[in-house]
Amino acid sequence: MTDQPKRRQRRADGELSRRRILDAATEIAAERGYEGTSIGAVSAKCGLPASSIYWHFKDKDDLIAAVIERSFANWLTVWQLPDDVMARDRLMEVAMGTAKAVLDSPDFLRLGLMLALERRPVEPKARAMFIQVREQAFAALATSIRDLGLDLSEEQVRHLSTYAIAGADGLFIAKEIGGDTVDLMALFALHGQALYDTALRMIEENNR
Amino acid sequence: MTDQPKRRQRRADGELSRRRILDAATEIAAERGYEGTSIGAVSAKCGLPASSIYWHFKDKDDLIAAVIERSFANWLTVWQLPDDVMARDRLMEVAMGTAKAVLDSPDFLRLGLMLALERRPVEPKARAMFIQVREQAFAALATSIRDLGLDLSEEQVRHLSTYAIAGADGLFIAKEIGGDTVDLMALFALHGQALYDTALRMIEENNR
Amino acid sequence: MTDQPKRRQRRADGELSRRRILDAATEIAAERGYEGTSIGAVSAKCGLPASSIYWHFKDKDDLIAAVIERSFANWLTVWQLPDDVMARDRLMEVAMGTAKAVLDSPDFLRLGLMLALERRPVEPKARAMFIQVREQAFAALATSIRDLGLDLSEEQVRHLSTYAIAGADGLFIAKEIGGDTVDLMALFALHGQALYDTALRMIEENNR
Amino acid sequence: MTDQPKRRQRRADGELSRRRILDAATEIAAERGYEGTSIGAVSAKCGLPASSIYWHFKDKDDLIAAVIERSFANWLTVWQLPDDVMARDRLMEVAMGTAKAVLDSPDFLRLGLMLALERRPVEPKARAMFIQVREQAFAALATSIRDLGLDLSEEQVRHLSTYAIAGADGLFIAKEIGGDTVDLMALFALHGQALYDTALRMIEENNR
DNA sequence: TATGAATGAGGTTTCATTCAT
DNA sequence: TATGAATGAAACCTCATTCAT
Repeated sequence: MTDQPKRRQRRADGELSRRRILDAATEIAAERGYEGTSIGAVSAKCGLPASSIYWHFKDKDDLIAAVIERSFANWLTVWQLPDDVMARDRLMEVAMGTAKAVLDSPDFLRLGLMLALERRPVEPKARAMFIQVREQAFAALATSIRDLGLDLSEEQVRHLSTYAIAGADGLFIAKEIGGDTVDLMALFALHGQALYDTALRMIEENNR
Repeated sequence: MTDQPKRRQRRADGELSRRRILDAATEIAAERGYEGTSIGAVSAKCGLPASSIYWHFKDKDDLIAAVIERSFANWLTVWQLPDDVMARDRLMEVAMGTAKAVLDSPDFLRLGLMLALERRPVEPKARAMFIQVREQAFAALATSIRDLGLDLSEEQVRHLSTYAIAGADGLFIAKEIGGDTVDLMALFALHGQALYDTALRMIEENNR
Repeated sequence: MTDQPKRRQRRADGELSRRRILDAATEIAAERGYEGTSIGAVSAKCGLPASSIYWHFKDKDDLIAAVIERSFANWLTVWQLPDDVMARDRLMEVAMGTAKAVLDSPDFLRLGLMLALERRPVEPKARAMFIQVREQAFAALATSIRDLGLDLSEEQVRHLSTYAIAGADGLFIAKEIGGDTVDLMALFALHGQALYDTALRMIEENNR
Repeated sequence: MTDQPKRRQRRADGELSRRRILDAATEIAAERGYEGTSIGAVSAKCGLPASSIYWHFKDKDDLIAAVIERSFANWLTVWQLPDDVMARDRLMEVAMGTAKAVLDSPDFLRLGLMLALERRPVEPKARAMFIQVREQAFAALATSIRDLGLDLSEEQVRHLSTYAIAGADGLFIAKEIGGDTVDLMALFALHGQALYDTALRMIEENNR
């Protein structure tokens, strides 16, 4: 709301409290999902009374949407798409960059995917928020693929992007389940190759 | 649906009640996840009082673990690995068979993945159950890949299996989020190709 | 009900089941009191289903009354009043016999006193049962005191008996709380002496 | 009843609510014991919703421990040990003072003894609290006895104190069971005498 | 002589949220 | 810029008991 103007530090710092709440909520939500995150637990973890949480956030849904939002922003600073290498290397770089981002700050993806999988009659704002930021990522990726200059149709770009993201999601999950037995870097490298092979195959098809 | 010799029946039929409870719980859990599945809601949906649910299941965890177990068994009847075609066709058949299974009875995967993503300090029995049946599926897939006769190392088999499953998970999620805008069959076909390309690449590497 | 006729042993022995239930109920009730003793817990401890408990006992109240009854009977076999020693020794023997009984099978007293202390609007049958058997013990003790031939008035006999029992109850509680730090035998000896002194004082007063 | 300076007041008065809850809980717990005291019943009696009780007390155990604590504090204001009379009179005064305290506010003792008699695998906080305050009373009594100047060994002081308290507990129970048929004052007088006789006997023994 | 299955009432506790200050 | 106190609804689960077999 107040895009951090310089005044701050006057009396019990509101900005700080907000951050403390978000930190606590992020941690708990990544552990237990949407329903599992109770205001009481957040209050206990951040040390502020429950009513103070309601001073900073309209309701639980609003809080968790904010968690997703901030979480994604953090994630983006890690996930950097390359912008000037050649086709094959580029897809590989995208893959490895994603691997790094997934390893570095997985909270965003974990919570987001949990939300995405639910099918509640009334969709929480938090889920909508995840879907929305995910679309941003999708668009960025599609652009990056289009820029490879490989002469793919729009549908092919869409397929490739979807498959790229699906692989990333799936490998993230594999890592979540398998823990240290899963070599995420190797698997993402494999995924990068597979994307390149797939792109080539698409072009071949186009030329046939 | 319910014939099953005639033994039992007459007087309150426990087997039937158990099934009714599981049906209701499956539906709700797939919609709202572990925490979102309240005994009250299950009771309302299946028509039996909450206390009766506790006659059949020790507690909520036990109930949801049973949901996973039965759900997986059903899913397995749809997911059939082929057993006598050639390498390339075979990987494609695995992929398409999985696509079909994912489209046909997605409850198992949806609930299972939600559980897998959570990181509760004490793991619910239901999550452990999912991890366990998933390992069964992994083993079956690895065997199937080994049987391709492609001369892959054990590590390569493991990588390929993991990647195969990751792709399936990811595409499932893509379908969950994208709905009708996602052509699951086409994407799984693409996944099948990618697996085949990857396998070839692995062999090439071995021979180099 | 069936004062153990010789037939028995026909099919799943009812007498045995009844005993198993009473054993379990005694143990639990001595641990947790009347309310704390749930049919479910008794069922779990004795291995018989809850409905079987209701075949043997009308309801929970009936079960616990039976526990008290049997418990008291057992206790009586340990608590033996002497019947042919001289005054001073006799009171001492009563005291020491009571000490032994209290140490040997304290379940009866523990559960009974718990019940006695409660003041429920509707008195459980079990409490009435305890009060009743306690009166039997009181009467026996009064008779024993009367037989000392000390020329005490009826009121004095009643006072002395009440005080004797009160001391026993109190020392039992002291032992319950203090455990091994309490030398019950020494304290009961002291109690025996005190009773004798008190009796002497009463006679003195009568003669003044 | 509630003046207590005027700080606080205005807006919902937490102190008052807490008191109302404790009053209700004390009454019910003294009637029905630990398990018999349901939060629902307390809520009904004090007029606050059950959830409000949980604002003031962590859980039921915490509530009942608080009941014991406050109950004992009240009891202490009635139970006053004398401090400047001669040996014989003094023991008598202690006894009669205790009789009065027992008659005046028996809730503390009733609930406490019920708790003391239970043997739950995990001891409720409330029971620990009773044991603890009881030790305070024991210490005060022992000091008082030591101050008689009777030259008793420490072990004798301990025995005498234990016996004094045991008698009080036992007579309290006799009164609970016997009601108006029991003349508590007379019996406590008798107990005072018995204590004095016992003390004399101990000294005699020391000198022999 | 039992017992599998069921059940309504009620148990303790947590929930998200509000509101006066 | 907070927060102590409250609250109705709902969470999970256990209760004593019944009944058909």
